[in-house]
Amino acid sequence: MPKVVDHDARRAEVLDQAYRLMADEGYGAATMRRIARAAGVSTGTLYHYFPDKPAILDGMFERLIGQDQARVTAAIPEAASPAERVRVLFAFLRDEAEHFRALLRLALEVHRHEPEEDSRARVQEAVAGYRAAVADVLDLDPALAHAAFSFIVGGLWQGIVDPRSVDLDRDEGIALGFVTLRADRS
Amino acid sequence: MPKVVDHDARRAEVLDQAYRLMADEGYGAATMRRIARAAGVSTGTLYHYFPDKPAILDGMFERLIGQDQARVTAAIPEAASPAERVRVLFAFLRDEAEHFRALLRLALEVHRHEPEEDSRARVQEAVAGYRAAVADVLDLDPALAHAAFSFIVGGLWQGIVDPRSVDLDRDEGIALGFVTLRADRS
Amino acid sequence: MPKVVDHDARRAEVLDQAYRLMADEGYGAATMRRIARAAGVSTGTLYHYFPDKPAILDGMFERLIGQDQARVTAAIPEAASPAERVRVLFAFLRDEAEHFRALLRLALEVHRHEPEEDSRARVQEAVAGYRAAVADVLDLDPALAHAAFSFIVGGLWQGIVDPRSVDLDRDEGIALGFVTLRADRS
Amino acid sequence: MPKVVDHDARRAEVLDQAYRLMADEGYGAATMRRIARAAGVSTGTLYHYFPDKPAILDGMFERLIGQDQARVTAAIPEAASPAERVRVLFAFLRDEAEHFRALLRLALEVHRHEPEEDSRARVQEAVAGYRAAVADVLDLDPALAHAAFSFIVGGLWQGIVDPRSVDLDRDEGIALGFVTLRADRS
DNA sequence: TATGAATGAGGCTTCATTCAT
DNA sequence: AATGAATGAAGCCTCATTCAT
Repeated sequence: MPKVVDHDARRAEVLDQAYRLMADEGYGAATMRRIARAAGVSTGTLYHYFPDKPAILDGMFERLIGQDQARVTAAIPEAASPAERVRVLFAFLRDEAEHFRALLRLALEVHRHEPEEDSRARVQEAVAGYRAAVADVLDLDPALAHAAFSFIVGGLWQGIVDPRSVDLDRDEGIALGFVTLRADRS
Repeated sequence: MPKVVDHDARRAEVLDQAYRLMADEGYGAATMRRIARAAGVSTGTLYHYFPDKPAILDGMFERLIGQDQARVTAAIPEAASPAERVRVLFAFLRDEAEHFRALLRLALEVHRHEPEEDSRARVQEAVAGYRAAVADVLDLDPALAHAAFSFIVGGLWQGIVDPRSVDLDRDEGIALGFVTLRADRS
Repeated sequence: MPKVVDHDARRAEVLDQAYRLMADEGYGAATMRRIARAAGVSTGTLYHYFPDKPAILDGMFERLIGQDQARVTAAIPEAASPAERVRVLFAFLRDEAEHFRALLRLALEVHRHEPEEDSRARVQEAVAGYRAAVADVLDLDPALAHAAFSFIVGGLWQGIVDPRSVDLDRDEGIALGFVTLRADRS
Repeated sequence: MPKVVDHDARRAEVLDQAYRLMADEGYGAATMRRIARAAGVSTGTLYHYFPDKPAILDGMFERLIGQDQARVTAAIPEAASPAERVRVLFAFLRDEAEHFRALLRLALEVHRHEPEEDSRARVQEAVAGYRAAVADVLDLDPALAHAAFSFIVGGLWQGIVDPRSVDLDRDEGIALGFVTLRADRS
């Protein structure tokens, strides 16, 4: 028997450290050497767990999405008024803003560095998943879900490049206004 | 002073080629050698015009913004109904979608590769400028301008990472709906 | 002692697979991992059988020679006319050309990768053995055996680097001519 | 103007050092770093002169062949008796044995490491060139040239793997015998 | 004995940047 | 001002070998 290690745990540690590096300093800064060092293994060992660097990016995304899906689902209240739903969504955004900003950036990096169609498809699915979660929380049809998701993503983006413009309370108010308007109209 | 003209023309050529490369293939793929070759100068000459690579990114951004501001202003009609204003905005977005997607990505790259506070401030100003233009076109107050700009940016972002989800007609319809609602309400 | 049988069988399997890999793709391409996988053992196990990679090359060569000596001997006819002897030799060369080309190359690899005097001596003995076999088949004295062996080896080498120049029928004719000449002269 | 260097001279120096390393220690030992160090340049500079490692091998071969062709031609006497021609050839072999042994090995390495058809074709041409030179010196028809070349190559090979078997005087005697025989027969 | 995870030096190559001309 | 040769650190990856189990 070889050295006993929890293969999955080590793999996860690598992916987590890769995420930390990429989120903090970008895809370019997350070199194989730095990922290895951060995960406490040698570069050679990295290749024991992943065939190449894209595979790490890929695995990282898969892991992130899986984790988020669980969290998002858990955060959805059983049943609630439209106003409460907006509140829940923004509470979540407030907590996870930095994480989602990192995700937003990383999704773009995948498009730069992942020629594989599979990886891009995974990102598309992930985006669709988050969008569906928003639709679910806010009880929106697909067209409005896309719009609402745009609103959120654009807010996150502005938070990166123009932080002083961010005001989640204001955004929540606007969202509430629209939801209320829709409710009134019907 | 013919030298100065020459100098500026060369500088502009470098920045244009840098934009072309970075927009098409990303900051990382736009190596100094490729930029130099594309601009028809030697690598050494590049360093006469820009102290380092981030400075090119920086200069490029500045140039782009200057050009866009003129174009955006020109595209704004003198006076129009709310519905017409939405139509004008989306016509512009349809024409320039790829350009704005590139800008969206490049703005993030500035944050990665430009440690200088000046450069980040320039991006912030640029974002504020585009936001103001949107506010101007749609006749919105600052809070709603931020929301509308988020909506646009988020749509562009989704266009990069999930192209199949894009539908500008649908988005225009939604925007029109909101504008109309606001008009009705008052 | 079933263990011993097992041990030898595994060892033989490793050497056979090593030969297959090295003959097909060269010493460099035959990595320890590939040899292990081909032989159906783990890399760790490989090191129970051989102290290092050169030792595999060495063992492989020893095994090949043992096998060949038997085959060569078997192929020698009891007694025959000079012309028949040439025919037998070339029939053998035709069948085994690829094998001997591999051997020719591998003998050089031993010189590159085996610092041990023993191994080089083994190659020398092997070469001497093949030369003696040729002498035996053709009934030549040592000096002419060396020449005849050179002729064969050189033909194999040309077959590797300049395949279009190969023509074993032509070579057989030349060999036949020399043998006949010698017979006539005496 | 850039730093003034004799581009061709530097290129030649790199190729010469590459040859020295490969001849002494084999293709595998001739790493880009070692070649660079031996040639007195940095690894980066190596890539200024050659796009990749195969290009060095390729260039090296081209250079070697060119040099040899000149030397071989120069060594051919204007007109001579068959016996004198043999003597000239063996004098040349005696002087250059080590060089030709290295060439013999390197030609095989090219086949291992050069997937490009061009490179293999160059080796074929080189072999054909040396063969033609032998034919020229000894005044042989193509079929016998191939045989004579085999004889020489095989002798060089035996000189590598079984040095104690080498005896150029003996080989010269045999060659002389054959040449004389041919002359007598006609 | 057998396994395969782990190592880390080293392979080829690229790149921003410098500097002699 | 302009050139492009030169640098060397660092990128991704492979490999023979070791070692805990």
